[in-house]
Amino acid sequence: MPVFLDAGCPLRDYPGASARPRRSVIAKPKIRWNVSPRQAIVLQKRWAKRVILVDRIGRLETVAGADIAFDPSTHAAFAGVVLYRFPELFEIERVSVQGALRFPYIPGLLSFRESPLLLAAFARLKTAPDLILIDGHGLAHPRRFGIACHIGVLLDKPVIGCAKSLLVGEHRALSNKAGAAVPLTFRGETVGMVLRSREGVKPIYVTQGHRVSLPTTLKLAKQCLDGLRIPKPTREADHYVGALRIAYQQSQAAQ
DNA sequence: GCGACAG
DNA sequence: ATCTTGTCGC
Repeated sequence: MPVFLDAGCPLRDYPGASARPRRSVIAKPKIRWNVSPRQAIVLQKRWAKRVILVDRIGRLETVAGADIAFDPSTHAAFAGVVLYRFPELFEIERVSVQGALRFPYIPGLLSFRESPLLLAAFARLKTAPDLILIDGHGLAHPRRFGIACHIGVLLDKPVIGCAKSLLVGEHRALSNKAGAAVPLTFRGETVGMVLRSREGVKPIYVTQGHRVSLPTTLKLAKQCLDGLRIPKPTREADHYVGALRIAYQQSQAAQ
């Protein structure tokens, strides 16, 4: 019978993981995701200690953006990953997977809803990303373990969270000029940066996920911008899964 | 108890 | 996340 570890357990800790043949570059962690919200909170507190907040990046030649689209009418969800050459941001490949979201959306527990499908998509990549951008928060989280931290710990990869709105924390006003940034603080600690990614737009929130320092988080997030509000990797991943959702919707309506 | 609350 | 058109501005 299969052996499951707690959600949040890194693949390398799975019994026999090293002896197991790896089918993909980014093997999908064997995780039991069907936990209760209360259990999920306990797991977040436990696994938050695994997060590495200093730069452990190594070679940085590829960056991936990941996102999910959900269709309320059909229950279908699509996870997509778009991989780019870094820093040129030329696309290398894109992969996706369709599936169901089996955990409700609860602020603070987003990763328990979206991670399973996201990891399934990552497992389809032919080339391993050196850096990952996730649509959501990392350290700027009630228990300092947002989805960017969770994905980072599970895949043991450098991850940055790029969120479009605030979950926790406060910050000073920031200039309307592109590139302006101020610290995001929560309970007296800096948990990210608020970045005006483009002049005059709502800022985005860039936070440490895993194996990246705060200064590097800001620097790399900026390097993934190409003139629009949302960094190219996550923006394209969002468009990608959005198009898949529409196509699926139409294929269903035709039957 | 009240309000806040990623996607 | 998704529901939704036009419209103001660079």
